[in-house]
Amino acid sequence: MTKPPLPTRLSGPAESPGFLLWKISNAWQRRLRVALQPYGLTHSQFVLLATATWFGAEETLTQARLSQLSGIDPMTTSQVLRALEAAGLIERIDHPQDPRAKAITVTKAGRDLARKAVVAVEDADAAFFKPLASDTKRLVAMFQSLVEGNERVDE
Amino acid sequence: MTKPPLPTRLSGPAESPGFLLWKISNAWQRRLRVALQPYGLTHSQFVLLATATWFGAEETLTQARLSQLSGIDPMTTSQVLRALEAAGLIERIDHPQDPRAKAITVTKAGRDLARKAVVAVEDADAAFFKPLASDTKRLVAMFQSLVEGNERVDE
DNA sequence: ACAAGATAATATGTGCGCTTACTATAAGCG
DNA sequence: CGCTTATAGTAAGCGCACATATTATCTTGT
Repeated sequence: MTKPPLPTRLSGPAESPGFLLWKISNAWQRRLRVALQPYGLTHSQFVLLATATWFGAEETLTQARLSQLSGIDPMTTSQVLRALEAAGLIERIDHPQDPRAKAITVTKAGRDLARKAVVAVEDADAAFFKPLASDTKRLVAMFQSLVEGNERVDE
Repeated sequence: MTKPPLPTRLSGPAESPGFLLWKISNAWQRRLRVALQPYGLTHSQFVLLATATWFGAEETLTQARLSQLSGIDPMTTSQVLRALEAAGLIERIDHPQDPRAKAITVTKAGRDLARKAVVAVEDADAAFFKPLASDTKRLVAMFQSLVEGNERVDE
């Protein structure tokens, strides 16, 4: 190593937390995709359906609110919710107070599917993080401080 | 809470490691995008350019090998490398031994750009993981065990 | 009451991860 | 030698994250 080809601080990508984060996130997405496949849901569809099911019990949801709750981009939220509507899992009716907005309600089929899918997702999640065993709590704490330390300006 | 709308084990998504992983990965991608913008590179372009620069000093690289080294999907690798070629950062010449393959070499412009970009990426990385301070080492160790515990069958 | 700014939803377009399918060629084996 | 299998690269297409821009409507300040 007389003259390294790149002025990097690390001896390779395997030690870069960002590179590892990217790989792990991809692996997790792959696993989730497989876990959700039997239910005909994509990850985003599941997140929005589950969020709508969970919070729909408490408040009248709009797409903007769902986007905020789920962390999914408003454009993607719009698109995915239309897919969920086409699948008969939710309904998008004109909002009674605000004609700009759509009121989102989960159908019975949507609720039933969400109940089944959430079990599969939590199983997949548990399997994915199993290598960490009891350290998972520590990881969650680290993740939470990363989320806080890297908030977007808005929201 | 007489009857929760979903049979979930957690009190909300904020405690799910998978959900947090997804959010953090998105936030990291956003930051990398901004960091690389001045260099006209996307994340995948940077990874492939840096990998090619790094390992190109040691061996004759093919697209398949680069895909393997970088962890980027072969299809995406093909596509991104053509973009890098169009930008004059790499060259894709027919492989001397194997006519199916392309031999990838980094141009001087590519090497120079990689050297500058890698600094920006490492700065962005450091800033992103700064909230963890010295715990970053611990996180890297956790990430490594997750990568090992969730390998794909192939590779 | 009215103008100015914020907000809800959507159109359009880019890039990427991934899948499936295809061509061409290499490598192994009887 | 010829057959099978594996491999390198590509085409086409889906879904999502994101950026930018548009339309319609709400909200706020004066």
